[in-house]
Amino acid sequence: MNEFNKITFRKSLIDWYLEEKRNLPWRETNDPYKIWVSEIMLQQTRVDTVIPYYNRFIDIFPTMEDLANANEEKLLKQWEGLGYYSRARNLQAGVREVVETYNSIVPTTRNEISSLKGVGPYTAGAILSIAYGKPEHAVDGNVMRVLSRVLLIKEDIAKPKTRKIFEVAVTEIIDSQDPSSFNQGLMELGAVICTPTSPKCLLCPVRDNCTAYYVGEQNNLPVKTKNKKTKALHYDIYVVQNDKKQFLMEKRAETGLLANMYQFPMIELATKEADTIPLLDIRYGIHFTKEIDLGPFKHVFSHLTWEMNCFVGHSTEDSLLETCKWLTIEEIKEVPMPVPMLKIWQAYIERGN
DNA sequence: AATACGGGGCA
DNA sequence: TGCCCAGTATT
Repeated sequence: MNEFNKITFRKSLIDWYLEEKRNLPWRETNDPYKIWVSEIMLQQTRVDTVIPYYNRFIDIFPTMEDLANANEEKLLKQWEGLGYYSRARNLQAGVREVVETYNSIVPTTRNEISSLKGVGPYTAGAILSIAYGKPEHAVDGNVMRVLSRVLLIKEDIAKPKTRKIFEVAVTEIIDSQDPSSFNQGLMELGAVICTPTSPKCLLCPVRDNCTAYYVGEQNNLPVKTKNKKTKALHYDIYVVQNDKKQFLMEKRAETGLLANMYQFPMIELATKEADTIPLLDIRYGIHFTKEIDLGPFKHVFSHLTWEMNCFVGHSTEDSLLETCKWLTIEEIKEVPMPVPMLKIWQAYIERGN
């Protein structure tokens, strides 16, 4: 009978981690601020995607004071393309709180650090264990996958309350001597060995402690219910130029999807056949003359899809909307835009005037 | 408990 | 296509 042994599990996991861990930029520091930045960026985002963003971010905002004093547009520009932009705003709010009320020292208790904007149960445990060496659980998707197999936990990991089961489990088995390597070892194992599909069990350092492997259930775990389909929204998008070689751009609302990011004027299609050019007049105060059809664009978000038709043309009138600006090509490079708008802008630039 | 919130990579 | 990713805030 195979029986889980936390003593040998810890040793196998940590020895493997210390030997095989990838060299990642945030593993070269103990600065709680830099660990914090990395953990926020890594939320729902792959390591390879984060690396260049992290390096650039630390280069531009090397200290909490630098980030606290940054203006939001510059901050969002650094986050451009990374997604979940409220992470950036919440990070700055949290950092400002630490600068102002914690004397620029990242708190060392779960209660205090969890009160910071954008710091949930996972991030709190990650910072406490990695930066401060505290034996705190840090349960993310990797940890739930790995432990669901190792401990044969069949609870649905899509359900919120299931995370608590894994937090209790980690609290029970965590290595109090090196909680940083233990937590990061679990995540590293999930990332490179104990993968969602085709786990590499023959290379796994904790195979002897894996109950799922012992009973041949590793490919059936974790149990996770599926989420529902995304719905599609249709838009007409307009790249509008005036006679001063400026382009009309609009700042999105300060809450909701892509908050405070910049976009070209866009009008949702209620019915597919409708011509939205007259609406440009009403909603944006411009008289648009269509010249080029840039074609269809499609962009898939996690919960919805944008299907867009994009047109280029001129307007002779100035927009009066508070949320709109006429920007030159050089100025457009400075404002934060979501990827669908970047794709449209790139297509326009590559097409040439 | 469910939903909103980006974007990219991979089978 | 659909799933997954070092999740959190809001309702």
